[in-house]
Amino acid sequence: MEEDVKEGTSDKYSLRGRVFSRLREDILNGKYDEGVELREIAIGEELGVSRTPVREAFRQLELEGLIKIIPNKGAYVVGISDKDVRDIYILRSRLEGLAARWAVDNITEEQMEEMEENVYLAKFHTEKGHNEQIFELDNRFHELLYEASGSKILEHQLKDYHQYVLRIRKKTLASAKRGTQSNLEHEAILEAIKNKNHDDAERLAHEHMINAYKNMLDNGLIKPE
Amino acid sequence: MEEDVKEGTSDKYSLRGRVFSRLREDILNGKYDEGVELREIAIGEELGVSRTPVREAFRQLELEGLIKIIPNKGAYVVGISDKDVRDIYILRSRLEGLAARWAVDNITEEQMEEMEENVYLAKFHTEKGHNEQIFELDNRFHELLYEASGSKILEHQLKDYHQYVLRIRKKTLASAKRGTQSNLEHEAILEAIKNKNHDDAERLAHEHMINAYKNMLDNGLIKPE
DNA sequence: GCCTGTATTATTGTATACAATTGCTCTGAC
DNA sequence: GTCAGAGCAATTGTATACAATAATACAGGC
Repeated sequence: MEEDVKEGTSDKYSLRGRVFSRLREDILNGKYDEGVELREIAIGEELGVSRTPVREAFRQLELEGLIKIIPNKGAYVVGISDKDVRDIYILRSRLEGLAARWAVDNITEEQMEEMEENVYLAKFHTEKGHNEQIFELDNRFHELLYEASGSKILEHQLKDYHQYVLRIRKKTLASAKRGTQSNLEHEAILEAIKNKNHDDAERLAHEHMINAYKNMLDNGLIKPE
Repeated sequence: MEEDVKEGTSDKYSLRGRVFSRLREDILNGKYDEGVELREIAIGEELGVSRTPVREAFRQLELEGLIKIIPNKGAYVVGISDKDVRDIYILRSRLEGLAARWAVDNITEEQMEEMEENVYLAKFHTEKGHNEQIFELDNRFHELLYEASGSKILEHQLKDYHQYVLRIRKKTLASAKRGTQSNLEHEAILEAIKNKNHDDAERLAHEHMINAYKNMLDNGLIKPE
């Protein structure tokens, strides 16, 4: 998997950036269970760095909500509950709809071209069952949508949520059926944006999230409310 | 004004927490203009601490989007543009609507009582023209709404935005007319929640944000698109 | 005059040393 | 046996020392 998905907030060439990316990935991938205490020295030794960059990475992870730091005590991994996932998908359904609506007016030529290429390529990899590529293309499609919205605030927010549910999304797309369906939905969103149809774009992006959420429910990846 | 509005992410009794809160407040209050370079040593000397807590605070501020750190170069203040404010109000209009809808089912007895007291008290202070109290009560009303939504994710998000536009909100409420109107809108939202009317609650909270936004436009606090 | 390369300086990045706090264990009184 | 308190060990909080990087100024060649 790629290492540094959220560029701009962590330079991957500094020790701190590497610690941050690594811990983030490890937490999202479930290496550390909920409630586990992360010790600065232990993490530092594992990654071959001193406490300083580890501490700085901790502060960032806390603000992302991935760990909770209790002063003078320690840093503890915060899990993502099924309720959190549900909430995020509801929020995403509304905000991605807004992003698609705004993208109609703000998408650039380059973004449109990359989005078309993305959908085209995804069709190929879905047929071949290349899960890793499907995952990456899905990631990129959504990031493109966020960037195309023309709103730094909305983009930042949606990228956050997108990363947050990374673990569960990976499982979801592994199902071939959802992969195909998801790609068709991407294509429909792209068409609506191309046709300058604000309402369709918003509605389709909204439904796309709801469908992704329902798929998780159907496959038992999360429990219903 | 209160100092540490965002509890849970910064303990105000550590040096780092104090640096974080202080810089956050200074940036939001406009002490540092957009693009200003913040030097670790200078900030440290100003607050009487070493570089270590300053650096940690910087990392957090970057993640909040208040400063931008360029590796090996420096930390630069990121301003809040009129467009950012506009975007946030659009997002808030949608998310506060959602919060109000969810609050119908999740608000506790205590929260409901505090909300009623809040609206009642605000009426008094509005008549008297007590701007500081009006501001605090408005703050609290919205935080209560977020907490009552029963979603940590949504609550966290809305509190962030709420803080982010702190500076401009203070100016807005200072106008007596808006203060009165705002309080009437709070009362209407409260009634809808009490009557278990999901649609009304969402619609009214949505409109409340749109009205606040329009008021800022009318008073020339931000430029239109 | 202008370009280029080098030396200098200022600033950030990292490691380490020291201080403060917490939690635990052991002891002893009852 | 249980509880309270002292002392110890482990961990975090902060300061400082050192390393690496980037910007600047300046000298020399053309």
